Amino acid sequence: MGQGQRRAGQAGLEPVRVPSAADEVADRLLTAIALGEFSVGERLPPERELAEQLGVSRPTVRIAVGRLREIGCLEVVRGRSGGHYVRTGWRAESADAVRRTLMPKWERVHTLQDTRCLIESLIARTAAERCGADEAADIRAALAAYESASEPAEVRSTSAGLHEAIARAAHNEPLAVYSRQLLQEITAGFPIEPYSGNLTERSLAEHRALAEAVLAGEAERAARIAREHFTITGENLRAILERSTAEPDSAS
Amino acid sequence: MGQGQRRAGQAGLEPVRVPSAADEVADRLLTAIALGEFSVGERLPPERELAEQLGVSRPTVRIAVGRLREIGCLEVVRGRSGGHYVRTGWRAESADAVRRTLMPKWERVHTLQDTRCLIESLIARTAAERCGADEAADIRAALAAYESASEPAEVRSTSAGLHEAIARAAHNEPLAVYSRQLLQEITAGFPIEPYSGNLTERSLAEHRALAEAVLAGEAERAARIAREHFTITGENLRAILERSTAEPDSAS
DNA sequence: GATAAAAGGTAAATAGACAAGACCTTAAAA
DNA sequence: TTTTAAGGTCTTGTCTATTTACCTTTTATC
Repeated sequence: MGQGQRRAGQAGLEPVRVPSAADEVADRLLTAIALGEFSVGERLPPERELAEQLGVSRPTVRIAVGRLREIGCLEVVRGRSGGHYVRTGWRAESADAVRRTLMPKWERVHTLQDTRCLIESLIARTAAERCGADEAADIRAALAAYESASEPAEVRSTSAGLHEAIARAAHNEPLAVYSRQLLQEITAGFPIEPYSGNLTERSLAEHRALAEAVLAGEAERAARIAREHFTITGENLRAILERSTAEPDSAS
Repeated sequence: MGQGQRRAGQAGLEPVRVPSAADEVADRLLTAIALGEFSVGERLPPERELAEQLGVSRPTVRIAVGRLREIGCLEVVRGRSGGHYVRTGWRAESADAVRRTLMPKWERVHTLQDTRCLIESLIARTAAERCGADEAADIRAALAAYESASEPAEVRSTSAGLHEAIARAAHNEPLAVYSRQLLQEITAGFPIEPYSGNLTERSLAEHRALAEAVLAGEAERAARIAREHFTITGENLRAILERSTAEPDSAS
């Protein structure tokens, strides 16, 4: 290939894609679940509340939750004190859905993992350079919460909390938003545990090292640690997905 | 502030915003103009062609170009060999539109400038680390094109081309996409020349230094140069916008 | 046990956005 | 003068989302 290379028509004008309201709502919910704002077994707000909070109508919310239910990450209970619950173990039952959902995106997931490494590294570096007293307190608190977490769901939630605290310390909201988007698109909101087995303690050490580097203002070190950490996280996630798509029935 | 701080309702669920097809088309066109794919004085493809290329209907295209015309960045000519032309000097005449369009986004433009510095720095660093032979050839060609450019529009276009070549060398498409989005949202597609007056030669030197650092594989240096370069570009853009919004009538 | 309340489930009517297509107007090229 | 290529306007149909109402299920609670 030589130079320039403007493909896609005469002037980079590819077809537009307009997301529907239901798409947007489904993405939001998946992101919230991925970030641990709704833990496993927890109940989502009632449809009517969700509709009001999200500024959409209830049928739209229903389309979105219906989609999540098809994927298998929500369970519905009727009657008083019913609602939509985040399912606990769902991988085995919905391997088909996973394959249908993720297979077309396989290449993209790879690329996005790389992007996430780069972005999180940048966030860590910038946070180390800009972290103030308030943010430092936030990071320490988030680290303490993470280290005292025991259940898998809690680990996931507090881990996300720590990364968000670091992102806040970078003092740049769009970067934090982009980071969240990447997490959501990579995991597609599936409540897969990136930290399983013997990786747990390694993750713990890395989280602490990352937080300390940021707090100490050591930008280079923070960037390097973040890069390694998210590389490993990404490879682990890929392995899990590979397993779940390769052997749908023999899995756990 | 203490810790955690999840605002916006009980669980980070803010109202969704669904962009319309016309919004999307207007953004695309603004981006294309901002990137110099349509130079000043050039004619856009006919509405019917745009509609086909973008996969939308003609009325939708008309809403989009109508908006750009209101802003003042397009001029319409009727009859045979008519069409929509990118306007050359428009700032003075449309200061009102600029103010209406940009004032609400003032804070956000600030933030996005910062984001752009960080992202472009990351792109330069990564490009320096990953640049292969093909990409190096692309960068050299783009640099040569930039250095031989004379007209302002050509400078702008080739500058964008150089930055895109560097982004390609980073081997991460989402980052390049994000970079383009930032450029588009910051400038809102206005054909403002970021490189005006005595900044031109400085920009030229910086572009060359950046390209050389990337080609030499010096990641740190490339990152530093990119950061400074985009900081200056951003400040210059801000100054121009401030002028154009502060003194709508006395401006040139 | 009866009842009220709180949740999901369903459905019809309305509004708005978009697409498709026909047709008119303008002005330059032939 | 005629043709032609462009923008300008209008109508109609379709799809999506909102609104609103009502039904069904279950569980607290009296």
